[in-house]
Amino acid sequence: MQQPAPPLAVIAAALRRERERAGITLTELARRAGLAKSTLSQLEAGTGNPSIETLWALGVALGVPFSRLVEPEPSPIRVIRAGEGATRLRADHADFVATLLAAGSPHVRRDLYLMELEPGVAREAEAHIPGSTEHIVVGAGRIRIGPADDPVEVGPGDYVSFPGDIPHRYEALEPSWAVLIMEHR
Amino acid sequence: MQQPAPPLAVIAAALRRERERAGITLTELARRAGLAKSTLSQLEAGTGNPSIETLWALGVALGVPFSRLVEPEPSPIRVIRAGEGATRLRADHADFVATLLAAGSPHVRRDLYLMELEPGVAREAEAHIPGSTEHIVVGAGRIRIGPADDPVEVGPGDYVSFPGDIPHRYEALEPSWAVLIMEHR
DNA sequence: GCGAAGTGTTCGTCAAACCGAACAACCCGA
DNA sequence: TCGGGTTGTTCGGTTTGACGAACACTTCGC
Repeated sequence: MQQPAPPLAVIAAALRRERERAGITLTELARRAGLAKSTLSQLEAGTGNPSIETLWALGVALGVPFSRLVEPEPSPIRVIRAGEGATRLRADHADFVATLLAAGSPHVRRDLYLMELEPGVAREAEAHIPGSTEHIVVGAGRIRIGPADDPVEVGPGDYVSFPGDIPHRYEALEPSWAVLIMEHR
Repeated sequence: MQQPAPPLAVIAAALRRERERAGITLTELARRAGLAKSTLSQLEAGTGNPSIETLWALGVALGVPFSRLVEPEPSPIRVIRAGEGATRLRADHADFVATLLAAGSPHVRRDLYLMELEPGVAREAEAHIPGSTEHIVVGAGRIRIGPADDPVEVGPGDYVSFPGDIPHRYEALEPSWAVLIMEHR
């Protein structure tokens, strides 16, 4: 459930897509990347299973980050009005609502939440996914936030980030909302 | 200047790191991924140049997104008070200030800005890096925003996202601020 | 109309990634 | 102490990805 798409087809598509975006020919790209054009031809055809070095060379030659070549297509445009939002997380033991604004696509490990908190009991978050990072920008209110043993107090416009893989807490001191960027890795 | 690190060493490190994080043995990982443990051993040793399918299988077996295996390490904790912030972008032709909160590391293509706008002339942004996406959550005020030919008007708590590689504009209708997530690819 | 220069494709050959088994090093229980 | 069961390593053999040349095919220019 992590990487749904068969890689070969995706790479083939990405490769052709990027090359055409760059506006260069298969022959030229092969030359720049130091590959045989036959190799490249087969890759774009979906035949063949490139080595890392090969794909890397193509990424460099195309001037795009590597990951770009192993991921699907981008997205359109979207508006979510305050209070709308489909996916909502509600923590049972705290006055806490989080609205998912933009989920990370398969390999874009960055989820965007709108988080609303009411003063009351603090939200205790045990350490979750190792290596994740939380970014928070406060929209309104005041929130005491951060690692469980050493929280900071922030207000509108303030920004905090901290590792998500250690125990931490949110505690609203007054009705508040914030933007939460959950960055997995 | 796109992918600075030699891939083989990075992959070797990432592989071992992820495996240890998962708390499984080399043998077990090889079994789950359907690979020979000799192969895996060589990969973790930095010897050898895995094929995409091989690396993919490892990503699946480890339960981590593919990109995770071709990228370096993460980060610590940080607080930026409203008004602070080192790197500031000022657009000459608009009342517009953007503060960089969190820059994307080499392969984390996602920059986090705090954007402050004063009503006045609109900020016209020509299409920039192809494939980039902009996410905006309004903190306060009202902003007319989006593709140049079809903008939307948003207020506190509202979320908008749109492709950054088409011409677009920001226009504050009153003093406003917003969180801007610039997502390159 | 015909050669020249470009496109991307399909062939044999070779190097190398992958495999399976045999290997040394370690831990733990009898 | 001596096994059996781990760990991860190193060794030949086979599969296969990458190469380079020859291949059709289109688009020029003389």
